Amino acid sequence: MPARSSPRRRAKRKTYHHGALRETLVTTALELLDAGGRDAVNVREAARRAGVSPGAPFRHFPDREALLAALTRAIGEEFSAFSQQAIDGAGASPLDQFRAMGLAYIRYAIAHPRRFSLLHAETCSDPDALALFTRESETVALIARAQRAGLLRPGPPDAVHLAAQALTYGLARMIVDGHLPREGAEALAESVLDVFGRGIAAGPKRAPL
Amino acid sequence: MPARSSPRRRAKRKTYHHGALRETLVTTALELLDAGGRDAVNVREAARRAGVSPGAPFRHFPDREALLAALTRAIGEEFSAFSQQAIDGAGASPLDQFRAMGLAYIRYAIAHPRRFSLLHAETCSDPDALALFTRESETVALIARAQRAGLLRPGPPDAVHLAAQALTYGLARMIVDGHLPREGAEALAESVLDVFGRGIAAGPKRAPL
DNA sequence: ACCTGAACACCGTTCAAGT
DNA sequence: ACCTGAACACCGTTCAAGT
Repeated sequence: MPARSSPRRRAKRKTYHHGALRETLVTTALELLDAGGRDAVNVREAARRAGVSPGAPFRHFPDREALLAALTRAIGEEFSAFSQQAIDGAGASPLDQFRAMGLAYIRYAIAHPRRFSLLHAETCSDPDALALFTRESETVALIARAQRAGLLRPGPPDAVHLAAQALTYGLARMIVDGHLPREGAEALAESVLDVFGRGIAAGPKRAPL
Repeated sequence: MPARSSPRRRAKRKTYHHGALRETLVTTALELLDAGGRDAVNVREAARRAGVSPGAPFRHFPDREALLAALTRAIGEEFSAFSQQAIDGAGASPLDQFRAMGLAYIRYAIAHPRRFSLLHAETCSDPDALALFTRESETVALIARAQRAGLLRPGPPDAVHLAAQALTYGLARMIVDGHLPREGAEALAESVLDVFGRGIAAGPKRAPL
């Protein structure tokens, strides 16, 4: 980004062309989302912050829904990169990778609750964003590998996947929705993931809960 | 409700007093919610359907948020009665009751996805509605009884409760948010609950997943 | 090709005035 | 005590006109 003279925002432009309005609107929408949730993502305000007239955004998005969809997609990509990083840093054991993915899910929800919310609320209308988010094929592959390695009990990988994802999703949602005390939520989540892990893990003896 | 002459809605009233406006507004808000989700719950439209002027609702609710909170509370009570019924009909075994509660959760989410959504999104701002919804004390008691009866492995009941609730909540949410195919969702949910149940159940041998 | 700015319909909310 | 109806500020969206 090139350096500019002091007042970054609302500086009167000399041209009628913004240059990267679409991008800027998505960035601004993200600010509004983080500050006030989905309801606060407001086309007029986004235009104002971009230093542009109220009608301008509609040249790039047919309506507010479309702006929200673009925002959702950006967030989906961000999350995807974040969780990929967690998996890469988790070592070779599929069980560890599995756990790392669940934790990444929950950490993201704690760090960016409104993004997490939007991602899921809006996801029906943007299947691509959903695919980025659930990472279904990766997870099922992880489970199958863990089973072959004798780390998990045998059984249909997609059922295990669904159970694991529901558990993780539920935990994350509970944190986002305020059902869980905010502090210590991550530690709590870890222990719940472990309860589940011990439940599906193979092994000669059952540890107590 | 007393019988009335034919045109139920928008009939011109002869008095300036509605009589039960508050109640009517909540009922109407529920219709709007079911038809179009949270965004469609609209004070002016509710007033219109109640046959009342745009300002009238504000004599009963300080603002739109308050109307939504009242709606949330009504839904919380409805759900509470629904799940109580499921538990009562489940027989004496705590494990069966436990399972019945989870299923009730999911059935409600399938039958009334927008109510379910609102209940959880709005729940932070109305702790009483939340208490009606999570039924925490009942569930923890159920788990403790199941452990005493030798049906569940020993362990802290509140951790098991949290895991179970997260799983159930996650499943319900996935259905509501459209992550799961709508048809067959209930059967799918049942099998996931069973996977979890076998994971935490006590028993001499482990069944395969 | 991209943006302006006035316009329209609609919403949340307020408030003096009615009954 | 409860409701009316006009008013205000604000939003999504459109569109002829500007550059």
